[in-house]
Amino acid sequence: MKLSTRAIYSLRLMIYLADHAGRNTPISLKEISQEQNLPFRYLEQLVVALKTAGLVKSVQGKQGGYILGRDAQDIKALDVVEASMGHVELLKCLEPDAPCSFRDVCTSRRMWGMIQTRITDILAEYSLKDLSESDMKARLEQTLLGGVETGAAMICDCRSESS
Amino acid sequence: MKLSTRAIYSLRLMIYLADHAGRNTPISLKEISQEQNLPFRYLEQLVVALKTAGLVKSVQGKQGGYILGRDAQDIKALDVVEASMGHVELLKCLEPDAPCSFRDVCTSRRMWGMIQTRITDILAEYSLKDLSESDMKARLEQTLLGGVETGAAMICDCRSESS
DNA sequence: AAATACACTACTATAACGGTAGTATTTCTC
DNA sequence: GAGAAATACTACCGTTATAGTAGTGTATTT
Repeated sequence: MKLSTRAIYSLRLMIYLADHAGRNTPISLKEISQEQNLPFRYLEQLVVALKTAGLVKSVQGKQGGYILGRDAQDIKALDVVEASMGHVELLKCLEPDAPCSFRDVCTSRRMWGMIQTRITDILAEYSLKDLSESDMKARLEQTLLGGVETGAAMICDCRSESS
Repeated sequence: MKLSTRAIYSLRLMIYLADHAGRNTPISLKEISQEQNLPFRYLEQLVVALKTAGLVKSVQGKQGGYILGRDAQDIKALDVVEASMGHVELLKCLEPDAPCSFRDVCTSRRMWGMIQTRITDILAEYSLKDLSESDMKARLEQTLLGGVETGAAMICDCRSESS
């Protein structure tokens, strides 16, 4: 049970945008792919879904790039995950209008429903602002302690598979 | 983000065994596949993992079949899911010895960690006994209300994909 | 005009999913 | 001992998703 890189990369892309929103200038995928060490050509595809969902706006041409579609605090991790992966729906019968006649009595279904609810709840708790700002703070602390060089990407480099 | 049928079917298989453990006789896959409307040849494969994990014991030959490896209350949904799908590990860097240098500061990682923990927590809360007994009770009530015919499978027939 | 960046479409290799199928072996029953 | 019924083991297979790569076109700035 692994998460797809689509969701991970998309989230990293969005957090990067949030992190550098202060520049008030479009940020190119080239920059993101270099700084975050992600495949440029792949990001190009992933960002389409984010744009469709209104999570980013694009600026074409030279000096173009992407900016957040709305304030970082108004974009939740859940928005990004759902835009990139589709709705979090573990089972068919967890959909609102599932035709199963045991919907309301099936204990397994209730169990999976609880799990699904918890997943979406937590994802909805974290905004891009939370994710970028608290990383920012942690980075500062760790820098003061001499742990990690400043400016390094604070998002995990870990993929979902190849270490 | 859909769950695999492996996990769903395996859980239904195990709940069926728990449900009929009172018979004190091995239960064949043929019976389970018929009663639960699951592909026999597929169950044959799934049960291998369950047996390897010690969740079921097999009895060969005529009148053979499978029985629970231990008491229903001592087998958690988590056991079944992990036996059939492997460990619930959303990200590489959530593994205990991940080499990521940002392990402890990465907020995304903490967020996914919380989600993963909640998943395993809930799965660990439910034993086969819980899953089968409460369904039993619900079935009884619904039968009294004239809702569903007795003896019908109480586990959702819903697959993870084709409705 | 050139450079830069998004936009769109197509292609591809690999793996996982969700099975089906054949055959061998064990064991019970008659 | 001959079936019948069951697990055991192995191989195969079509479809889909994943994780990209690649080519080309278009908009915009300098």
